[in-house]
Amino acid sequence: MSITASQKVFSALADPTRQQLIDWLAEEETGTATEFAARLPISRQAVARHLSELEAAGLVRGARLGKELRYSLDPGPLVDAMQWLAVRAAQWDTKLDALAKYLSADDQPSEDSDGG
Amino acid sequence: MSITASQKVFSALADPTRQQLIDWLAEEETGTATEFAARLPISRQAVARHLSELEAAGLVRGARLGKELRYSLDPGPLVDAMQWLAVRAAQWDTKLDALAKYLSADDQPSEDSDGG
DNA sequence: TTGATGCGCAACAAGCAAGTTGCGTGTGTG
DNA sequence: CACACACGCAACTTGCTTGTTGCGCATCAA
Repeated sequence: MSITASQKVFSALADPTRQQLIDWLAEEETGTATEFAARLPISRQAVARHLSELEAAGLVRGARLGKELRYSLDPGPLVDAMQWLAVRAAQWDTKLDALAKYLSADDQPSEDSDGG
Repeated sequence: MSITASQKVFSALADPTRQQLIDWLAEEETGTATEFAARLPISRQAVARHLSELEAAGLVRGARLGKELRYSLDPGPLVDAMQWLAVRAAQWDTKLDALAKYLSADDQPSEDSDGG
């Protein structure tokens, strides 16, 4: 089928652990598999695999610093995914105007806004 | 873990068949499982299950018309997902400005922009 | 060199997701 | 009623995903 490359991004974003990693990387700039594993209920290897998958989706990049492999976020694919969503939602253009304003605003809320 | 409700949306968007369904629904307003199955290489039941999952994620809604169950797109969760992405990407604010302009523009391209 | 730390690879088990087929039910038509 | 069409439920198979553990290699410090 292979409709878009954004499928890989959505797939990477579909996992709660990977969402948490993205969150942490968005807040703290960098991190390693060992560091994140210390705050998660899963093993270092599991975290490392998640980070590899995020890297395969282009969402993060790993850089060697000595014996460490520090990951940092790459916002590019996030924006690509937003555009994918924007194209589909544009045909209804319901709250799109609100989001456009949100993105144009200078002070954005630091927490996401879905009510649960 | 349960970080956000957007996880359900991303999970729904992670499947190529469901992406295709979203595409068709974005272009053609409504459709049924039987109609979509005719253009897909999978069975009607498989399509029906995909539509159910999209409905569970809030992305589509089904309405009974006689013996048909016609689905239509609900852009709300799409916008929610975009905001989830926006919050994370905002800390880099790389191409965010470009996207904000894109969303503010009156004539949007009718096709998505990932190179494939 | 020795020891400690961090990463990588591989094998394995368990759960979920996507697809299939079969059959039953409801709805519209003649 | 008889027939056709669309949907719904259930059982089953298959493959990927997530997690585990064990072991080996690379790097930094003493």
